Amino acid sequence: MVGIKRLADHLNLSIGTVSRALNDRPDVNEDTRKRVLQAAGELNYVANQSGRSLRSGLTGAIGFMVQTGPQFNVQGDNFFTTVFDGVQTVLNRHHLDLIVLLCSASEDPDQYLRRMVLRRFVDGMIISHTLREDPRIAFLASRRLPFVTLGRSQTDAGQSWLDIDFEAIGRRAVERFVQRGHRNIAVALPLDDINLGSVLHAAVAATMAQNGLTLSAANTLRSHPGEIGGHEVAGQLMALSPRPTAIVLSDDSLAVGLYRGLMENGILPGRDISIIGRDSLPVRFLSPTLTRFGQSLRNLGIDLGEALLASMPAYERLYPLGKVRKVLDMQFFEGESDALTIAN
Amino acid sequence: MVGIKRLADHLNLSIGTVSRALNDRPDVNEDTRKRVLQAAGELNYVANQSGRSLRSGLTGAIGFMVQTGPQFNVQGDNFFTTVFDGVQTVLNRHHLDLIVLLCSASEDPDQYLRRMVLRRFVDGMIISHTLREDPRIAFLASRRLPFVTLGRSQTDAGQSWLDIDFEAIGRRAVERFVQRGHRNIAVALPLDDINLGSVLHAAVAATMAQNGLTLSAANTLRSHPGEIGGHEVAGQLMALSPRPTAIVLSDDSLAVGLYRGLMENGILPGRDISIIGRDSLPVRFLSPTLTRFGQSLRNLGIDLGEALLASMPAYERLYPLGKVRKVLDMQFFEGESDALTIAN
DNA sequence: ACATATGCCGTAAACGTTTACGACGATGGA
DNA sequence: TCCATCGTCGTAAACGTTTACGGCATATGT
Repeated sequence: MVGIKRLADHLNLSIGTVSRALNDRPDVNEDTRKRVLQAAGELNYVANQSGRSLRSGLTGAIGFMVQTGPQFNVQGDNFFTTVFDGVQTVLNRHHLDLIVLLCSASEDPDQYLRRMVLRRFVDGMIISHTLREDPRIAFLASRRLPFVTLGRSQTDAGQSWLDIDFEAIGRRAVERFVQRGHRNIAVALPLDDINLGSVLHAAVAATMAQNGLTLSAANTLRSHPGEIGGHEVAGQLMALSPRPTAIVLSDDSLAVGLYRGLMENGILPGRDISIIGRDSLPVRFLSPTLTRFGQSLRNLGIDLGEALLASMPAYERLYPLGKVRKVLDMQFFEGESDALTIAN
Repeated sequence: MVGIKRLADHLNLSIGTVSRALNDRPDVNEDTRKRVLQAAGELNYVANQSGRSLRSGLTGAIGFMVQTGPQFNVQGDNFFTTVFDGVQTVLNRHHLDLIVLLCSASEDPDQYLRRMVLRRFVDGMIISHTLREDPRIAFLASRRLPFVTLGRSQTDAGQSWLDIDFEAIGRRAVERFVQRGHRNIAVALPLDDINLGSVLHAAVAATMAQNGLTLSAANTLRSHPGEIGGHEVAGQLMALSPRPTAIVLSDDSLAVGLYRGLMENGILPGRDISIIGRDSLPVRFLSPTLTRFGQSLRNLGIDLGEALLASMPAYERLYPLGKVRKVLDMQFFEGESDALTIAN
């Protein structure tokens, strides 16, 4: 194993000089720096992270916490992998690496985060699946670990957040439904207390109210995520009487199961019911095509990365963004699933 | 920040004793051990990982390398998240944590792996997307880092591997097709040199040969993964004349796009063409339902975790499995997509 | 010529653990 | 009583870095 000592011996230099050369410190001759870098390359020297972390207190890694397990394979991989990719392009500019921290469904997310943070695995964190009241936020703030949340929260510790514009989704979807004559509108929400659920719910209810309609409790559907959840939603819709003529989905991953469930009952999306979803990429080719709102997930990742760097002392000069609190611009993709028009 | 020193002062003990107490070493009084554990709990002491790693050479983390980026959001998240969950349940038994290492599409996987390993982030690795000739295998072996691959490879360094039984999938799918009268059979494979592609290809070709058929180059389709890839496959199928009457897919994520592409051309799966896929969970509710092979992804994760532990010196006694080389049992799920029967 | 500044480098301490080793008192056997 | 053993604990070195500090030339200013 080649450490800095071996490298220094090989160069007839002290380890101090070698370290300075490798870390782009000022007081080292430009020629020796070149020599050092070349030798490091030849000998395949890579600084031991433990030694470096111990001394500097930094690990060079940023954690992105997500939850695994059956009830969480939410948005499909594609959602997260694309976001990750965006985060990484930002972090790589500064020799930081993104590592994904998986909290299994059987473990308490708060405990898990605690462990990871106290262990000093990462210099900063991005957390997702943000709850309306989320203890993780207070904890991270108390530890003064730089962090950003994907999804806002009512727990406010002055953190930066990025969020999908569920307010706009709810409002615009309902406006579109109303314009086409719908009066019996439903919304499909997640089961747990994730913040996006309440935002979407509030937006749908408010926009309906502005149009003289009320969102009933019966039309506020809750389900697991994913295909199975979509199938549940179909069942709930069929049980309603009168059946809603339009529904907005908190997530596209519901669509496949919803389609199937409806079709099993002879209900064709776009003909017998209008559906508007939210893009998470995997259902672009459904038939009939899904009308949906979407956003650039890669840009979301980039924004997350930059917001995080902005909150890290070492980088805040480079990213003078201050506190980032931003909802992403939504794009609208018109498909066939909301073609149904209600005559008055 | 409370370190072992503060903890020791608080207990009027030396740091040596405290460390031994925390690590279940023999020579420490049982009463003092209790005192130490309790105080550690009260003061929220968690050992600094850098210090511990520096001394012991171990990090307590296992890496699972996956590739991100548009061309890799392969099997849908659900594939990996479920596997991860299985791995984690095994690792957690021994206070090991799984961290996911994301190689972005813009970075060379070999370089990335190199960096992560030399940095000493992890005590062991699981790598996926195994190529037919994979330099990562030789590298990991040369560094003597315990590792397991998901997917076998022709590069053999004596490593353990787990794999999905693509041989069985190819064979059984073709046998089923042949039994139903199909003679013009196609296969959809990934673009790159991933090992599963060649295994599936070989199995399909061999089984066809056994039945007096030949798999032509034209019927060996290659596409990107995911929905978009499925749409590509549909286009390729439509361009063939005579059009194949049956196709086996290397991955289910192709199905949605394939369905759409075929339907756009008036071809209905199950009526005009037979399709057999491979389960990666996200398309259970497609319509018509997809006939497919599947396996327990969670068990796959558990097997991976145990195989890895078996190759780590510290755990090989507990998991005396030796070299694991195992293909998983496949289950068959009959759907509607392969209902087409060809009269002779 | 002298003092001061500058460029470059080596020295050594420090980061928080783990662990080999030795010290100490108590216990037991002779 | 003396020696050996055992149980328990403290001491200190080591892991591989980074960095404050000081040292030594050489360059610069008077």
